[in-house]
Amino acid sequence: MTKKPTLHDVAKAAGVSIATVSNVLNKKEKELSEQTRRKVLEAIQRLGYSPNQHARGLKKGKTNLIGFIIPDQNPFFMEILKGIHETCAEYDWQVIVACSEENEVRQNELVDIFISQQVSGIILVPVTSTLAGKDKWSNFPIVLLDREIEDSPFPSVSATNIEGCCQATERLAMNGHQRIGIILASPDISTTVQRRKGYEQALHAHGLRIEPDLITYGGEYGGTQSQINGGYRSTMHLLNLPQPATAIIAINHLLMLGALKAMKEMKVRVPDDVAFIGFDDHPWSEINTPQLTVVSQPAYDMGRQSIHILRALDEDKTARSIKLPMKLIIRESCGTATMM
Amino acid sequence: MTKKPTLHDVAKAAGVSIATVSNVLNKKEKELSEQTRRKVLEAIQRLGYSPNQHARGLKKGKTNLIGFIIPDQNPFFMEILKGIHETCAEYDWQVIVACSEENEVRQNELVDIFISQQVSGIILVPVTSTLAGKDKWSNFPIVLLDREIEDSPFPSVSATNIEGCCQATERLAMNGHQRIGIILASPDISTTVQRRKGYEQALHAHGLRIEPDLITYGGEYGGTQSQINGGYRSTMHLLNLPQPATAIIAINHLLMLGALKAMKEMKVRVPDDVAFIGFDDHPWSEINTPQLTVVSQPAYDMGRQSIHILRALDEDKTARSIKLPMKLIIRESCGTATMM
DNA sequence: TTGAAAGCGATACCAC
DNA sequence: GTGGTATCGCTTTCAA
Repeated sequence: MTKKPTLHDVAKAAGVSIATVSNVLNKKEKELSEQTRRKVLEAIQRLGYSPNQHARGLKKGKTNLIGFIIPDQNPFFMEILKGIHETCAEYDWQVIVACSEENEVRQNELVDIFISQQVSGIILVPVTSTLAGKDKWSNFPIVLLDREIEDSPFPSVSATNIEGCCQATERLAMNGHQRIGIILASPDISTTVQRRKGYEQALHAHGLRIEPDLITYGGEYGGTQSQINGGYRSTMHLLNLPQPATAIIAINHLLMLGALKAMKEMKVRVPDDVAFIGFDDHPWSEINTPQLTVVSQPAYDMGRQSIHILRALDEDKTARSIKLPMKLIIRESCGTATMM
Repeated sequence: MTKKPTLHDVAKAAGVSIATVSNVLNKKEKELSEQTRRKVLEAIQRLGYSPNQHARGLKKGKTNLIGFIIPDQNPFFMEILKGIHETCAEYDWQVIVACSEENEVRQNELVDIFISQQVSGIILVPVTSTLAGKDKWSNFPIVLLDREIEDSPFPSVSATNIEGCCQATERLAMNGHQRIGIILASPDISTTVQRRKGYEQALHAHGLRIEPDLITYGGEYGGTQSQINGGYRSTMHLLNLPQPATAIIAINHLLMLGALKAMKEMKVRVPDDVAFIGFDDHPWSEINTPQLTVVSQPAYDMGRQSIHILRALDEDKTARSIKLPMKLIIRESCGTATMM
């Protein structure tokens, strides 16, 4: 591998100046003669030239890189990543992925690192409901994904959490359950707060009391494994109550994993002994026995939309937050409506 | 957000030259007086300075970025990504992830893009057994992950595919099965070839004939969804044979998903009607009924090792390929050994 | 030990 | 239309 050709090499090969080559590369169509254009393009082709992104980045203060900060290895985020990837491919953008493991300090570090690398934008799934650096970063193109923060200067892409969780809870209530337990994630993130709200709304609508014992937190700011464990422990708690829960909702995929593990170990039959609704659809949902009723999030679209917002921000347009609909996918695990 | 401080600003603030600041930033400890060092560090702190990676990259022809090219959204690769991330964090490297969706043209494009972005190295899961660009790229730090290629100038990190699959097949044979079907991925990748070899070795060792009908290919170069579908179709084929398979091995996680779906639809009982062994362990393996026997790959370690190799390459050391052990995790789905 | 100055490769302004 | 050229922020000899 000899040295990579530069603008100079191309210019020499084509018998023009570097400025002209640069123009061919960047200018919109009609500003140069078809002849030089062709000459330059041919030279580029022949030398196998491709622009040095660092030089370009240095000059323009921007790159074709965007940063994506996820809190854990939840497949939900992987699905989002897919949407991000495919949308970026349309614009020749690349994605740097980093994982905060639900650690706020690490998260803030990552944002700083990304900014110092001059990525053109950041997609952030914040680990708390506040963002210490929000003022420092407020002029940088950041879009919040999945979770929102207080007094945010940043647009967000999220799902209809309240409605989604409300629907799930109602379904269980309609099936005759009076003791519906819920396994929430970290108390301090917006999705937890909103899903809890949906849950309480539904209970209220069905004349059921809100029992603190039935509301558990399985997310403990600890990342992937800790959430699975949290889902497990919460389920154990709910099933060992003096009056155990007869239905359980786990509000994310990782918590659901832990919950299913616990129920399996306890040998409770789903939905006969305990009805269950999870979150985030996945091929496993249909394979599992019983098939899992889940609240499905529009992950792929959330990924796409965040890139669109980033592009708008990039072009100095203002961008508004958007909320995408969740969908309750009814399968076997929630049981069937009892006739009353 | 006012303009980011530069070396100049720091130098002025500390009352030294920019070269000195640069030295503080890069030189190993003892080459400058403790006093200037402290002064400079203090100024950096105070201004919140962080170096511009583009300028640095332009100058050094290198970055703290590495590229990771995966073929699909198999959770196996996500686990590897985790190993990569955590190892990179130790060296302040960042990871650009891209997905080829098993498309060779796209893959080669991605390598070129990464090289033109001057990443310091690439971790590639190749989609075929050859690499068209291997000569063009041979001086670039590339490590092949999971899959190997022919006449490779690149070191690789892979698993003991032959042994792993052989063990799985033997287990099934020991359990009395004579018609063991296998669902392979793309015929053209090394893991498929090697796992098939392990399968045939085991059959041979147990005096069983190799039946073309029982050897199916569920991977069709089509990416994530197409592999799930492939696993499904292959299973349908194996179960609808005049003499159906009594045991099935699916050699990756996605194929396994499809296989389980098919078996569920066909209402075959596992392991009573059909014994089953999958690949790549995952929390779901234990949750599933029956619990899944799988060949588990050292994904996390594979991720770590590939970074170590990249670092060795980066320092011009030569690096050797390594092979990490697979492990058969026996659970319920393969049935128990029959006493004969 | 510290500093001046020469680029790294591309962009964009401004002459021609 | 095309071509000089200053410039982006940093690293790295080489002198002082």
